[in-house]
Amino acid sequence: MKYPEAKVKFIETWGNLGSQWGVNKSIAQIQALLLIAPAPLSTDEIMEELKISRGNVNMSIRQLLDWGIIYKKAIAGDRKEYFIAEKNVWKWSVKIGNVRKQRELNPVVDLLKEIASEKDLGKSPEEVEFSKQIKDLNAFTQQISKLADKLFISQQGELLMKMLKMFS
Amino acid sequence: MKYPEAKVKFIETWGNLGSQWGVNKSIAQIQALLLIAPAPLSTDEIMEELKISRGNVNMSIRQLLDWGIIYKKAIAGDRKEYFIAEKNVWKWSVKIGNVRKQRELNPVVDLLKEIASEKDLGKSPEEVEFSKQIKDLNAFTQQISKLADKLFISQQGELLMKMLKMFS
DNA sequence: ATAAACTTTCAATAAATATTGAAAGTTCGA
DNA sequence: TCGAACTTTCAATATTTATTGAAAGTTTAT
Repeated sequence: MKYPEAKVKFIETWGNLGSQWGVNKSIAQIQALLLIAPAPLSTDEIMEELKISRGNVNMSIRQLLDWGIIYKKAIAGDRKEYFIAEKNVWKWSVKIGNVRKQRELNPVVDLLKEIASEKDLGKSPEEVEFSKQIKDLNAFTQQISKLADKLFISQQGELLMKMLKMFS
Repeated sequence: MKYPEAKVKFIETWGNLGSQWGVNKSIAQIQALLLIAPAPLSTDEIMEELKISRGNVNMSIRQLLDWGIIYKKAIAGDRKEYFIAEKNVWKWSVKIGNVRKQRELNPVVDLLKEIASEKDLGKSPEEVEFSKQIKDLNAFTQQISKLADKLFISQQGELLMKMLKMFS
């Protein structure tokens, strides 16, 4: 597979992966494009390369900036804004992980915690089973949540490395 | 929070979580409903409870059966099909994890592997950077993939437990 | 063999989500 | 202060994804 084909396939595949995991395709593709770019890219260059509109690029870029996985990069003598990707895989993964955990997992964790601590639940079969399942889920999500936080704190994936060695 | 409210909130929240992670809301809600049900439910009961159509329930149920996270359960003297959820949190998590890893992550892992092993890449800045990033990503995804497989093989989350203890 | 009970299918429709593009807003050099 | 260069906004539109519901298919008891 030659470079132009490989590049297109990579960007496409990355976009698809995003879609399947709830990340807008344009956003995922822009990250992919910036990841493999050897130099900062402007909005116009991104529009041109991915064949998407200015509005789309602008909004997607803002999202990626919010997540902290791309940066603005000024180029001397040019009024345009340029962008570069965070290239350290571990760093941007952790950032995405953190954002998604906070926005999407935490509400579930919070609800489970609240229900699990509820004393008001009665003794009907429905309520007994409900209570039991919520408690299980609560225990489970707490564990996952704790482990995720620890993983996210460790830098460069050292914790992941340790785990892999430990359990190989 | 009383049972009826807690139940509705749980099902809603679970549906939302699904949506955000690429799982159809109806599918997620049916799993939630079956998880907390003390007895098997029929298609009609699910339709009634979640206010969704027969077609939707049928297709969603099939998906959940495919994933292996719910089961059919015959009830003596009744021609209807009834369904129960796999109630062991770890078991169904692993099953979902496996299915999604295979269907969604593996294609990416495969593409990265293929590109990373490509000898055809030239020496232009574009191709050098591309090559470098793909290699990084490839190494990273391989590690994640291996760890996931190990996690998925261990039963009842014993590996997760060990990890938590080890790094707390 | 029939018909009632039940399940599956899938074209049509609805709902959710993403994208566009042009107008409004901003910045900055002359 | 003007206007060109650039960025942002957002209503309109397009696309994707989910849902419906009625017809077709299947199973089972008699």
